[in-house]
Amino acid sequence: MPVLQLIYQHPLLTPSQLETIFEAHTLVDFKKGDYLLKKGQVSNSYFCIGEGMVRSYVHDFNGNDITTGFIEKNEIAIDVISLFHQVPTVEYFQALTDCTCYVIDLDKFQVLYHSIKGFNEWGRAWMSKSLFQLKQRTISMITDSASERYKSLQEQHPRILQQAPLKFIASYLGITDTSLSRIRKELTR
Amino acid sequence: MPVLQLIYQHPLLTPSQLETIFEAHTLVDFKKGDYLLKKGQVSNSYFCIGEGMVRSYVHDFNGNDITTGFIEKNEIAIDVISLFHQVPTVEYFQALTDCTCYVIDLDKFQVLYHSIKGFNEWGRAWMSKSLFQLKQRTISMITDSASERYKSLQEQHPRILQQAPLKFIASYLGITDTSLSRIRKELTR
DNA sequence: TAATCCACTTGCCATAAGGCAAGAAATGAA
DNA sequence: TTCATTTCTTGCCTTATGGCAAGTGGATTA
Repeated sequence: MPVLQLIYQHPLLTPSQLETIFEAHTLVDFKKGDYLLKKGQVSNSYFCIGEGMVRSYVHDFNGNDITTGFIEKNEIAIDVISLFHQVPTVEYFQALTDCTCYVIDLDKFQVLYHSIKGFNEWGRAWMSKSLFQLKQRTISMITDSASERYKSLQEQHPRILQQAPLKFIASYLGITDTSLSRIRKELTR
Repeated sequence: MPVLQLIYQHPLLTPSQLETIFEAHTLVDFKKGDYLLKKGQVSNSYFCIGEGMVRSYVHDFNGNDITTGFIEKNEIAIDVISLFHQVPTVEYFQALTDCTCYVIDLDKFQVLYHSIKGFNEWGRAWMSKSLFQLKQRTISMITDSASERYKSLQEQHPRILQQAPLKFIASYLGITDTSLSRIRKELTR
């Protein structure tokens, strides 16, 4: 499982512990459009994306989609609140392309989390990194223009621009698809 | 320490464990304007705010302050990345008022974190809650107008409006102080 | 092949928010 | 008290982005 090798990198994890962690995963396929998790459900699984891309989104009060994130290959797709607090989620997690996922059920995850110190540390590192990235995004929403945010996305996550339709990218950047279309036109001159 | 009673609420924590945790804190006072942590430093302490308010901020490329958060009484003030990964922070944490803080050094924190399962769980719950709140803020930046964001802050964190000058609140909301002044005028009619 | 559907573009105009600068009000210091 | 500094407000104009609606082009399906 080369994908899992990439995901679980932490100095405290020994090869035999990694083996135990790898074996806890089961393989699940999703077709484009399938939902890994839907609003109202209580999350019971932890997903690593092995192949493909997932989009997370919420509905705002007008019924519009707001894309909250794109989860790429070799990344983790979970709603931490729903999974760890066992409450209904407000987000949708939908396969943007056909996906292959490595999945661990919550019960099994908790056992690993409490029995393998390095896995616990890895989890804390993952969550703090997520927090940091989200903070960067929030700051970018304040300091950067829509055009600059688009360019950053283009540099840092080119695959998203290739795989996601414009309207999803636009709502992720906090603008309308109309505006993004104009920004793109402007940039290609 | 009534403040700590409020902060450390988790079903797995026994009274004697709580006692151990409480005793790990030392009391540190900060005067208005003092820094708990400055850009470039590696964080070595974990802070609970007992009295007062702290503001965290970054400088953007133009040298402008961007307020990233307000930390109130009974809340935790840390830079998770700098503290847990031992890297220099990019944020400033400054006392907005005179503050009384309960502090734990990183070494001692790590010992507690790994020896008390409930404390570990509490930490995960705290971090996932932070992640959720930050996501809510990001969504609000996309879906709500500046005026709506101001009203939400007013309802949910009235103390911030009382204690922080307008320019800090404005940059937290993602607008200029000029605009916030006009919004406030509009709302008081 | 025609009929849809979806993704994207474009034009026209509306609106929210910014930039700058002047001034008023409040706060703090000497 | 007086002076200085910071905080907040306001006017005038600019700019970024939105809203709506029409139109294009590609893909899918009947």
